[in-house]
Amino acid sequence: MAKEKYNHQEIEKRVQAAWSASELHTVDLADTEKDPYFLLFEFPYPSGDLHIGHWYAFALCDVYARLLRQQGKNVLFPIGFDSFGLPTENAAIKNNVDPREWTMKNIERMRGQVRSMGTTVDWSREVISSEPEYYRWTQWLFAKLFEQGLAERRLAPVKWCPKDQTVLAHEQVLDGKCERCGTEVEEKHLTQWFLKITKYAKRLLEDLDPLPWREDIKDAQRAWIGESRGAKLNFSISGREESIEVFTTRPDTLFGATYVVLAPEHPLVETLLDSVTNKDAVLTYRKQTAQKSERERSENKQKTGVVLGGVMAVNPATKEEVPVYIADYVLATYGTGAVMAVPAHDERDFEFAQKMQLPIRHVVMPERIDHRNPHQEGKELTRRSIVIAIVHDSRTDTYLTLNWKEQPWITFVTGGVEENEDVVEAAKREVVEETGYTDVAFSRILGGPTQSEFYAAHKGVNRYNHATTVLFELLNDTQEPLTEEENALHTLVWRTADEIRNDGLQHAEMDLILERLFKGETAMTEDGVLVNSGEFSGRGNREALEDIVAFAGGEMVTNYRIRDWLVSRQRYWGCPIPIVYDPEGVAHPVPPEHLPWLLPTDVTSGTRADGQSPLAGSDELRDRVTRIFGEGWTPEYDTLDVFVDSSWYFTRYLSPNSETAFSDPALMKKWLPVDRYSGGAEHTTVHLLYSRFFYKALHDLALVPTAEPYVERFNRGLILGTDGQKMSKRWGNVVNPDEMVEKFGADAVRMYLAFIGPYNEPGNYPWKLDGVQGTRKFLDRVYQLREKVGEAEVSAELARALVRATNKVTEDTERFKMNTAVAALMVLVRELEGLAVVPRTAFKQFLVILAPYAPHLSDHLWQEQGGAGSVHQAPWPEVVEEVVTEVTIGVQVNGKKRGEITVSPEAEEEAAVLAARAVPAVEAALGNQPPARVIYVPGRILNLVADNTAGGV
RNA sequence: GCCCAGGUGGUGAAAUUGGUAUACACGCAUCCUUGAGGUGGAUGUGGCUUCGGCUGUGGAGGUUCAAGUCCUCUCCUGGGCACCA
Repeated sequence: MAKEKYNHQEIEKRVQAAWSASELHTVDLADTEKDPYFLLFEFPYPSGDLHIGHWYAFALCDVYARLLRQQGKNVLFPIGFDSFGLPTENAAIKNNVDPREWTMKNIERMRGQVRSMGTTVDWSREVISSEPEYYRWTQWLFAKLFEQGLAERRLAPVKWCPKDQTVLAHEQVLDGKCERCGTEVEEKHLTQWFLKITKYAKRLLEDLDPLPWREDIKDAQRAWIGESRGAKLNFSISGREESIEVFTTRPDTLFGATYVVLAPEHPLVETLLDSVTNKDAVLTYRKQTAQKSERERSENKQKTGVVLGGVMAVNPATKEEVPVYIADYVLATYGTGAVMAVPAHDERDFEFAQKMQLPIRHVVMPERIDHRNPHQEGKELTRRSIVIAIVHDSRTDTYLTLNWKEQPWITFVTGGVEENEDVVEAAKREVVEETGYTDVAFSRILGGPTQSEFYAAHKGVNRYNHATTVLFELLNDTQEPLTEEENALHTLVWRTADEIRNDGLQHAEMDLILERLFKGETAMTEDGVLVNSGEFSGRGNREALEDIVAFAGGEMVTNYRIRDWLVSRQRYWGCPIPIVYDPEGVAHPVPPEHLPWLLPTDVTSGTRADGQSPLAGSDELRDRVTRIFGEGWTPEYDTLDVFVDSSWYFTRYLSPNSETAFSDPALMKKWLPVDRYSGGAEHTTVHLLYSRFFYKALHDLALVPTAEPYVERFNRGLILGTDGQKMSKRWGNVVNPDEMVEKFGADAVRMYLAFIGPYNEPGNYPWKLDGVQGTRKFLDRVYQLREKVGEAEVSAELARALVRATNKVTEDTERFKMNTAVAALMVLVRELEGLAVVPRTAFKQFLVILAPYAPHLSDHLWQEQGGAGSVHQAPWPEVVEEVVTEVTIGVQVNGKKRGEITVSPEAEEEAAVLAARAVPAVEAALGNQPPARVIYVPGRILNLVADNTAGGV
């Protein structure tokens, strides 16, 4: 027989009406009795439709807000709309309506949807960023930053989206394409407004450390800011006044710098042109790079470049003259726009050097320790330059190796390098001496020298070998007879590549040899011991780094990857930049008495052929400027990036209607920083970083009380379509929350979202219709319980179950692990269902902890059970320790579970063992012998260790 | 390439932080209920099994009385950054 289901539509509508009539969720910010708690979610963009992601964010925050209120906190839980922006403008053009009308219509619709969720946001504090009473303060704050020198207008290379007809911030370009529309961006030189976030790079980085955020979120910001410690070094230019300043993180490799590269846009290129001998080639290359888009430049990672003929720079360490190149792999916007190139120890320089056939000088030796023959205490320490000679026979594709007779070794041909002897000569001499093969041809040197550390048993000394590996090709089998001594030492074995890899050759640096032999040459970026580095040779490269900088007359500096924030946009639907220009073209902020600096209404959305903002066509704006400031004054036509609007919105929630301040200082002092900020992962490096910067800048102006805006940050996971794909109209897998609410009720939908998985984890959760049905089924069971409710005593067991559930729900909700909180509620319901009569007090206690999750149904049932007021005003029960009288623990024998016993948590070991041995399976596993050892953790585990010698296995 | 996060049943996921692996739910199977369904309920549900057990948290080692959890190596997936010197 079908059980009775509750009528969610009727109940939810009625309960919601009661909530809004009683203004249950309007917060009194001035209250002094309760603890304030500021719970924030990212204010939505008024696209016109609330999607399931909004539901996920709003509903779960609402669960927490309700819990906090029941716990007696004064909770600020506001909502607003991030309503400027391009999609609205485009939609307005498409539908031929005013963007403001479009926006307000969408907001109205979304308000209704948010209400249908039963969300307890405080509507009296709603902010709309496109309304003049809001953007007036965006402008006021911008002017403040301008006065501080933090907003600056300058000519700069910028990213331009030809489709959206506007410039983009660095952050809005992904893979060379416009983040919004996917069009390939162009590069333009334009005079634009920037906010100087780079000034705050260090603080944005340092202040991240103590924040209790997830490490991956912090890491993403750290990577975005991109700090790197290095040095500025000066390379003077032979015969000229100027010098080239380079930035490098590897000044330790300075002695290996064999050329210098400037970015093609580097201003010095212009200056040097008069002494350049290949002017045409240089100019052509510069032109080519200028035409290439950023994308083309980064897509084609083949190195290109041109030498500045006749220009030589001087390596400050070696005093050697080195050539100077321009190449587009060096970025004008990072560091000094110039690098010293060390092909031996930098991959990009290596590639370029290969292409240009430039010399490679190795200055750092990687170190390897032979652990089979470690240095021995008290033995003499010797250093030796050696060669490792590898002879390859192409006819059989084998390599010549030596099997040692007196030692269990296999090696290549090796030997010392004599005074004044070339390594190749030395290697060839050793091949003849040790193997007799005379006709070998030099093939190549395998990378730079390596240092190996081992005990040379045959000589009785500790060794550091500085080895250079030389590869030869065997020409023919001509072989001289070997001396007696040589014959006594080893036998010759030709080994295949696989054998070389697997036979355990003795060389400590074997990994490097194999890599260089079979995979080819690469730059050696490991740390190690300096060579060819003058007085620094022999020291560790890291340890000597700062000394080398001092020696070369450079200085240590820190560089950041982050760029200044470009905030100018050439579109209509944004906050007008509150700047006017005097007849000389000097920028002035619009004085506060003229704010809001209204968006003109005589022009509308759209683009202009000249790429200027639509505002450039406004007579009203021009007349306004003339009227207020005088003849010859002109307006700024650009509008602000919407991320400026959203950088401070949360402060406005405190005094959304204030006409005297962007936010009330006393209230800010009380309510900021935000206690918990929930949002999407996509905002980690953009909105979150921008708003931290903005807030810090305001803090420096003493406009906000703290240095950081958000105490906690929670990034929610993503809700996928039923097919496991990202929800998108393209896949036709978009879940319409309104339909779900109509069919299953708001309580079932929010409960399902809570149950789907942990909220603050980077997970993706497919939306399952069956899952919503599951939570609905649970709520129907809750509803059916009312038939069993009666007057009865609460048993000790039931009391314990209530405590257990309460503790779990409390703790897990606080941590946003709503999935396990819901599971605890389900377990409790199962226990209640098992009772013949559900005591009314127990049922009401259950409703109190169910309330945040199923606010409508629980409130309905609460009132039905004669509860006072709303269940959402019922105090949340304290977390108390559960009284446990007996506990079932596992019994292991030798670590394997063999049974379980139920004992008091304080049971003595003796009693526990006695109980355990009464279990047949346990006693059998023990072989009827008393355990040799007992590990007993009361209330947790009993592990009996059988005597292996007696028990026998 | 570098930096994170994560691999547990058919699925979403739990696991008191070293102590009974798979809570809770979905799905599935069998049975009951209803005239039938996208109804309601009961039971079962990691794998293998000679029904005694054995085995099992991506893989291989290790530490420990005891490992999903700690250590070493390795494979795979997702995310971020990427010619940043």
